[in-house]
Amino acid sequence: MMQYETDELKKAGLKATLPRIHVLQLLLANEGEHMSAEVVYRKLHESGVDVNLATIYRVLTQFQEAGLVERHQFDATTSVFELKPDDHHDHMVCVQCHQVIEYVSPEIEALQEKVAKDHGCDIVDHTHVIYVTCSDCTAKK
Amino acid sequence: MMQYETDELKKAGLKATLPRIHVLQLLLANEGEHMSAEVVYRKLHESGVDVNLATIYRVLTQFQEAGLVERHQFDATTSVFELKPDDHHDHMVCVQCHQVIEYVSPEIEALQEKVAKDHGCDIVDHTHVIYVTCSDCTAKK
DNA sequence: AACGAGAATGAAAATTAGTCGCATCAATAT
DNA sequence: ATATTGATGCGACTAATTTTCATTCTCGTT
Repeated sequence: MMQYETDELKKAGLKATLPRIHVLQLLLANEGEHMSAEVVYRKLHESGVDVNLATIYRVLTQFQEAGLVERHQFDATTSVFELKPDDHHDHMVCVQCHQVIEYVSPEIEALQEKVAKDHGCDIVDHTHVIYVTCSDCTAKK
Repeated sequence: MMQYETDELKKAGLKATLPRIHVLQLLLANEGEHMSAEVVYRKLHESGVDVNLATIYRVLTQFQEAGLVERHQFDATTSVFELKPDDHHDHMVCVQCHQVIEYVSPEIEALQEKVAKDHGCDIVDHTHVIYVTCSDCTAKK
């Protein structure tokens, strides 16, 4: 019952160790969420799995390097991780409730490409975060 | 000869203290650059001005709150600051030489607005950083 | 021009997020 | 089954930034 995780890890070129399996399981169980290392640590402990925090940091970084997860920085202090989605998307973050809304905009992507090309640059990566007041929070006011 | 800085500070609602004048002077002298608190600290010391690093952090934060400067985070570890430009722009950062290239794209801004509106969100702020290999670095290869 | 209240600074300690060294341990190839 | 190699746990450590608190300024008022 951890065969899927084991296979995924091996496919990604990583040894199927218990900590890695647990972290991957947690990420799968919370697909679509954006979790910090601390949160992963807490959630695992809540479900009785004792993995060292340093290991969580290492594992998440390895997952990122292996292309299993993406790392984002919505605020200055903390990185959050999400399982790598099939389709690329960017994020809106509500400054009030911290809800994360994913959006896709091929038009923006294309314009980005154009901007880079116009400057003779090759895009390696990008971060595009729109900080908003979401509809829920606007309603509450 | 620090009248301009003094006036700017007062206009921004800040007392014209020596540390603030010095930091503002440095930013003005290096307009267009993106400097970390450490770099501001080093540059001031190089020119014989001894301001405490904690003060630099405080001053830069106040400047940001007062709308005098913008704070950016191009990498996970450090914030950089630039004098608030009259025209909004976003940034490309070369992953090799760390050069920062500013760009303006009203089209992207407009699409952003549309994305937010489509989700019922009001934009508060945004960060859009394109990580690239710049033309210089491509040439060097 | 001196005064005093309140704000700003310097110095050092604290905090926060993340990393590292190293002894031990476990996953896989043989 | 075992050796090899890489992974984990633990605690110490780092880097960036913030805070605390005693001292020193700035600026409106006398």
